Amino acid sequence: MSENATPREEPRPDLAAMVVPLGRALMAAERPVLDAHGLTMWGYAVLLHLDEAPIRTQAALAEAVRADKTRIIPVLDDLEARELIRRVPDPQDRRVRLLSLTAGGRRLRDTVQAAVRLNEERLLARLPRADREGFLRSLRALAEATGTG
Amino acid sequence: MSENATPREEPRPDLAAMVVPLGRALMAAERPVLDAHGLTMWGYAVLLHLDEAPIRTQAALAEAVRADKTRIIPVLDDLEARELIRRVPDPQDRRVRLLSLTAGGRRLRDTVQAAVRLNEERLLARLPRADREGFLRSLRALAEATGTG
DNA sequence: TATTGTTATACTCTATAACTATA
DNA sequence: TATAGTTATAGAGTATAACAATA
Repeated sequence: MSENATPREEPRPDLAAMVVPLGRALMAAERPVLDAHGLTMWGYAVLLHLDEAPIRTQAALAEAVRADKTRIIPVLDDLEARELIRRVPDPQDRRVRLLSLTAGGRRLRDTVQAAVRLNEERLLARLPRADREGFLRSLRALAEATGTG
Repeated sequence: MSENATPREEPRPDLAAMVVPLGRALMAAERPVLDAHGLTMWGYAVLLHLDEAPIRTQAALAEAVRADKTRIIPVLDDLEARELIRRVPDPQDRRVRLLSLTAGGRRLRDTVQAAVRLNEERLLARLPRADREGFLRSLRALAEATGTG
């Protein structure tokens, strides 16, 4: 109540104020890896996503990677030109493009992802062993809760 | 080695792929609160930061909130016009501007932060109690490790 | 001459709207 | 006419470079 009343308790910083810069740092850490393989973040996201499940339309892919449908077109153009993905008109409905990974695309994805993982593990290793799993579990839970998973 | 070799073990998603969207979701959740008080994210960041320690130059403040020095000028213009901050030339060196919170600024910051915290706590409540503390501890540790704290 | 803050400019990223081709 | 994909355009947001004031 007087001079030595705790000034403001210094509680935790806002969640967003911790998570957003951390995300930026993680992306920055990935950049050299991606650059080394001529991939943009969007290109990498596409490779990752095409692997998880074959996707039938570009619009669906765009939604899956949370991009505008117009935004991924140059990305797909590049990946296709480098023969990392295939983009062929569906014979059933020639408006839609069937998207799939080539063997080279899968190989590149695996290489890049392994390098990314290595970086991340190095970072996670700095966490107390006891916290690590709970941290990842929490991350997944929050992604779920916010509909970003 | 054959047909029933595990297809790909479905390991965890890349860290960045979880953290970045989560950050976006957290920011989106804050937006209505900020809007209700006519604050941009940068404005809020400035209010938060001026509170923590009085800052002597705009460049230092910009660096503290991880913004370009030219980027916060319109922000400061607005906050000053609304008498949420003071921006006076330092008599010792009239090139620099001394930045401080007004009483109104502090009041607004507290109000907004309380609302933000409430949202966040609601979200964190969805985590297993045991994980919650470790999650926050990990977040701080990673912020430290990546130099984003 | 160097530094703080400011303004003007250019650049990047993203979304909106208009267009083509299929159906 | 409606839809998938594409292209062209315009709008944010951001950084770079030039400028004014002060030291």
